[in-house]
Amino acid sequence: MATSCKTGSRVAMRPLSEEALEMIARRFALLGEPMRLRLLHALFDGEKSVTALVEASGGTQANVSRHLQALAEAGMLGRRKQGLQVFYSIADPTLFQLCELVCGSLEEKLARDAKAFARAG
Amino acid sequence: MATSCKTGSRVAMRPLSEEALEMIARRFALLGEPMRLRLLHALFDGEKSVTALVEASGGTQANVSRHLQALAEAGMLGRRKQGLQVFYSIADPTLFQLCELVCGSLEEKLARDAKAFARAG
DNA sequence: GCACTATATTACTTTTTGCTTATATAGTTT
DNA sequence: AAACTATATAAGCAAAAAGTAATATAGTGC
Repeated sequence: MATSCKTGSRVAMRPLSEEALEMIARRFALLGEPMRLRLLHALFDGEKSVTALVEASGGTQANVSRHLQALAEAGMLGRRKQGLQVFYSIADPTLFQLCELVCGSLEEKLARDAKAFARAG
Repeated sequence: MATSCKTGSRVAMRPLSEEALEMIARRFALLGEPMRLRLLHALFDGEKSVTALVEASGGTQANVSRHLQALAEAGMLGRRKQGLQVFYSIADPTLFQLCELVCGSLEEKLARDAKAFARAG
């Protein structure tokens, strides 16, 4: 486990090359689409076949397949072929932490907004 | 601090409404653009005026302003107006952790890829 | 080899989104 | 109030990305 949870930021200081920046952005962008997030969420409780993911997400086969491919290419998902079926699974454990983090900060923001609304109204 | 770094996922289990999903996606999407990431990175060492950020990022004034607004609206940045100038600053401390996480897992992936390349070559 | 199933790929359309140019607002100074 | 500065906003264009429909590939069983 190389990635720590400490806030002592290496990233904050580093000058970050343009290339690095684009790679990081690409990673975040992959998580920035509801459909892909839905697929990841469906995979959070274990590996699933494409068909299963199509059902779980409500998307079309072609679309789901493409999204899965993108996520796998980025190293976020693992791919296991068994007979006719292909099973995808979470390959990057930091995905859990990432989702936790944004969910947490989102909830905080919503709570703040609600409080502000109460004060204002 | 409500957000923990533990992997014991609340998110993984939760059924996540469509609304929640879109909010989370929006959050990730905001981080998924090189320019916005550049702005955030420039803010990692403290608050800066719009003009300073324009210089630091190399973008146009209008564009930078719009991005800053988007980030502030999402609660990621704080806004302080002082005379003619407006100072933006990181308002959401989880941003540091988020960047650490993706940088870390990105580095790991790159290392893996490099190793695989070495084996293959 | 043929029919069948699961997944991938291609070509195309539609939406989004980022960027630019020009203009507006707000605050300062004289 | 007029001139000036810093930031915000608006309109339009261009590029990227998501979705769809149709087709291709690959593995299975007869």
